[in-house]
Amino acid sequence: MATTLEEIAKSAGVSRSTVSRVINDQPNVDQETRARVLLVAESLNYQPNIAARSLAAGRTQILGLAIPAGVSTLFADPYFPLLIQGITSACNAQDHSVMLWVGEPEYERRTIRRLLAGGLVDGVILASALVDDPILEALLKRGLPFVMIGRHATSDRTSYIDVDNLNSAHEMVAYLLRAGYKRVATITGPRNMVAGADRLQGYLAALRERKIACDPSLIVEGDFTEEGGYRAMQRLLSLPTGPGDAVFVASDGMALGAMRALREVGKRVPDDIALTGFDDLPFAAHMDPPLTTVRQPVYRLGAVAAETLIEMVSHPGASPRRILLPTELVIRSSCGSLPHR
Amino acid sequence: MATTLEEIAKSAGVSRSTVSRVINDQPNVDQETRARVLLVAESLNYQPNIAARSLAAGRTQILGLAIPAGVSTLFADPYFPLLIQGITSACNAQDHSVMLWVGEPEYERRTIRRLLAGGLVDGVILASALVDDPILEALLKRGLPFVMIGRHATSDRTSYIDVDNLNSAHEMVAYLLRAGYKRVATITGPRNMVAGADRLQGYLAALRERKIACDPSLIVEGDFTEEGGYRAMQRLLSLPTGPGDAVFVASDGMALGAMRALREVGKRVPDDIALTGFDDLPFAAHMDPPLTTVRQPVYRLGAVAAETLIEMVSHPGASPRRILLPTELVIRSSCGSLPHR
DNA sequence: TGCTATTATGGGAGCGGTTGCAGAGACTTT
DNA sequence: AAAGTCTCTGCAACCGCTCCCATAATAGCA
Repeated sequence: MATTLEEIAKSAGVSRSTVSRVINDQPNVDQETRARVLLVAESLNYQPNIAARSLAAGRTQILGLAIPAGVSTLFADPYFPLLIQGITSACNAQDHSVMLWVGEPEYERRTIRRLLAGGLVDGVILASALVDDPILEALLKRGLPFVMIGRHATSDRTSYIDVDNLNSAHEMVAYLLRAGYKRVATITGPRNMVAGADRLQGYLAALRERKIACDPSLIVEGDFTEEGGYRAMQRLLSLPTGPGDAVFVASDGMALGAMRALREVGKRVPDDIALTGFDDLPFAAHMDPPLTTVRQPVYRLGAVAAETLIEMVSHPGASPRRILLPTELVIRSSCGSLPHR
Repeated sequence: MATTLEEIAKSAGVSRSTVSRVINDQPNVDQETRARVLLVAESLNYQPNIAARSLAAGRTQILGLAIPAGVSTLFADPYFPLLIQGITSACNAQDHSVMLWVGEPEYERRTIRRLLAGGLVDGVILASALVDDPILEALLKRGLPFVMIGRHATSDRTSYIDVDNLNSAHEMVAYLLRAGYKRVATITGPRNMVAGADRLQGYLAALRERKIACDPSLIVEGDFTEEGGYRAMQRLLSLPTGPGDAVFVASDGMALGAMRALREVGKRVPDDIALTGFDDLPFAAHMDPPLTTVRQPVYRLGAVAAETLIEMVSHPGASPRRILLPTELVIRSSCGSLPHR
């Protein structure tokens, strides 16, 4: 079943080298010869042996997708499935394959070594790596091309693809202000996470733009969990000056918790207070009321990451790529369906 | 960086063959020699080149994971993420890697070819393949070992891992009957899906066990969607004899729809009618009231599939494996927290 | 003690590709 | 017409590993 170059060569009456040139679309092959070889290859259902090619050429057409340990809990939302679809789709389109590696603490070191040293992959896509992830260091040292999903603030040698958290948050808050809300609070993500910090910056930028003084008590730090959102909203509610008339919550998960806190004290959304989220998880549309939020192009994030990485592999030594993808405001009724004022 | 066998051989003062034996844990190597080689290998941070090994030995230690097109919508629940985790975890433990292939219509044929002919993978895990999936045929013809996730009714040459749908349904319904419910209806999955048919069989078996005559009007076919569950429950409600006092719904998604239908007509769960689901999706615990359901060992499903496949690869020619994993009844308040009668 | 197992090791031929190099024609150039 | 280019092709040397086979050393046995 497994046809080899040699067989095709014999069958087409040429040398192995020539067949190889044809298969790899290299120049200096006679048109007629090329056609003949292609015909034979097709009829014999030829498929290059990846191991052999990899050994000889040093590249495998395989990208590694590393999802480090600990984020597995995030699997509860369809982020990773969508990301994976985007990645595999882009890889398929360019004749590449995807090697999956879901990190586990105990095997981490071992797997990293296998991944890097084995020469199995041409490059690595790092999905939500932690800032101090040891794999990052290893990748850099090894000189293996890689892109991160999620902006990485500390290293200037890394390439990344991310959504434009700052501008997205900016737009969302600007929308609230345009709609007439006066005192807009925010429940942030962890400050030490880039996404959390960027979204806060966007919030601040929107206030600045309208020359609104920032009231620090209206900024409460959350942790991207439902429970964290719940507690943060309680803190806002306990403010002597009140929670304001709108809250920009930096994730849908936290918005869920915030909504619960509001319901408990009998506040209605959006009549008493408006609420907006970030992520557009599936449940956002089914909340009561449906949540205004920011939709991330997760599928595209994956696709662009793969395309970028393939690009990087074929042009080694180029400077790091940094790509920010735009998001989409999804206006639902949690912030009032009409301008407020 | 990339150490080779040869280098280790030189460094340890032995031949390449001997080093290879040591690395692969083969017999006929002197204890002392073995120790010395291992030491050198360790200190040189040796990692075998997978491509070379694969080329020479004909196996790659890579398993393919195929998730055919169309099921991507199912990505909305954490089934696949969990499955993937189980698979990768088992593979890691046995020094295997996972090649991911998420099917897309247009690339399907091409990818199948690459997958099968490239010699890239030792075997394939087929996640929820359709009964007539062309890849199934291709795998059989090629003689490549594979296991399916989900029982396959038609072919006797295929290996599969599945949850024991029949017995799980049986247990669930038996539980309802023991709790004192008299007229237990069921909303089934599509009859032409194995899981749907098996769960119905389990329902029937439980009735038979208690010598309860089966009332065909209490069996309504759904389609595993929320909307399908909603409509099925409406049909039950419109029955002249009433919907019975409990409903075994064959999936949590449909149970969600059924609950909606009940709420619309003002029926209370479990006081007016009890409801049970199947799958234990995350939202089941947060429904109002929390849903009694059947928890599937999805992670284990993946792990066992990988382990079985690795087993099969190393013992070619053995007969197909069929494994059914037990489930767990998760009793919540949707069927009454105490026996009913 | 001689002769056959057994164990430990090295040699070398692949596995199926890629690629540098050389050579054969055909085609320009002066 | 001789020399220089260019295009097309084949040869052969790898890539790093596995595994069969030969050989040497040691052990087992009559």
